[in-house]
Amino acid sequence: MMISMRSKYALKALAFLARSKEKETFLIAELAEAEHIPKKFLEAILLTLKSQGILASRKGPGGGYSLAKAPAAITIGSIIRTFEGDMAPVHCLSEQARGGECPECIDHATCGIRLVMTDVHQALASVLDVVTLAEMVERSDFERQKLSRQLDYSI
Amino acid sequence: MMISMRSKYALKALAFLARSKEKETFLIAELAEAEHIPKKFLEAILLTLKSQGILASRKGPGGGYSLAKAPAAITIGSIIRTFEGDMAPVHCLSEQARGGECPECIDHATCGIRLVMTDVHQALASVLDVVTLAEMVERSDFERQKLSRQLDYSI
DNA sequence: CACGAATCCTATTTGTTCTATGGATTATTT
DNA sequence: AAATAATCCATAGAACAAATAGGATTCGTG
Repeated sequence: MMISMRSKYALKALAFLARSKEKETFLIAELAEAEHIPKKFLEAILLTLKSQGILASRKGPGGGYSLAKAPAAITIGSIIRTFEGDMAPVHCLSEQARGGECPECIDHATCGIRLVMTDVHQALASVLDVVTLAEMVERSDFERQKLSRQLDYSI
Repeated sequence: MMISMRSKYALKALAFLARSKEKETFLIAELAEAEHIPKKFLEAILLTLKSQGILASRKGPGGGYSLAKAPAAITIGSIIRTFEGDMAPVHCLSEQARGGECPECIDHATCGIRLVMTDVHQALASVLDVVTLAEMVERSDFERQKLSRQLDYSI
């Protein structure tokens, strides 16, 4: 149930963009270096995020990538779905299989696995579709502040 | 985030055993045929479940597999963990990495991804560690009854 | 003890996905 | 035109998933 490196790198790059107040637009190379992501790999990831309307880009000198929406309007779920597909634990709950069954399913209507996995799917979505990129960055900042306070006390 | 065929097959076979009142012990071949699972593949799966203390087996004539505990004492989470590992969405939340970091992590303490994924992990566990094999079968039976009632009305 | 029933074990195959890279192309600014 | 930067295309290598093959081991029974 691990998320892929793609998703992680996407989250890192997007968080970096959301955190940056000074500048709006960054080069692939800048993002790659800042977050320690293989540049060529990140390139493909950013392109995918653009195709999903999460990022915007401009070519040529002065170009680069920037967020297409406010961080508060980007859910973590929408980012992860971009790379992991809908997060259905079983095929029959996937949107691609519109109301369809798992290939190996014997009795779709009474399948206990489907019934339980529906709850799992719901639990996942209830976190990922609610938390936004903005909140993720806020929580990170909050931890940072906590740490620096602890450092102050210890001095 | 899909579970593997292994996990699905395991759930199917275990549900079959939990549902069976007449008999306690079944041959691999019986389980394989009943649930449409490749026999050799199922063989390996059942062996793994045995190593986790979920199944018991006896060799030789009259042998076969049976549940090692009551269905109400087997959580769906324990079954899935057998094949998917702990269900940590990121490496740093896995038990193998005891308090460790993701290999690519820059600042573990303030990592926003980790903070959000902790919630995800929690949400997953809150379903899978609570629902048991017995409950899964009950829910399936309940759906079956609903359907047969609908059939009665329509006649 | 010998035989057959059944699980147990090791290895291999096959296909797919994940991670990553290289090289050529297109758009934009100066 | 020249430089800059994203874009597109192709593919290699590793890891993993699903399934299969073949034999080894254990157990009950005649």
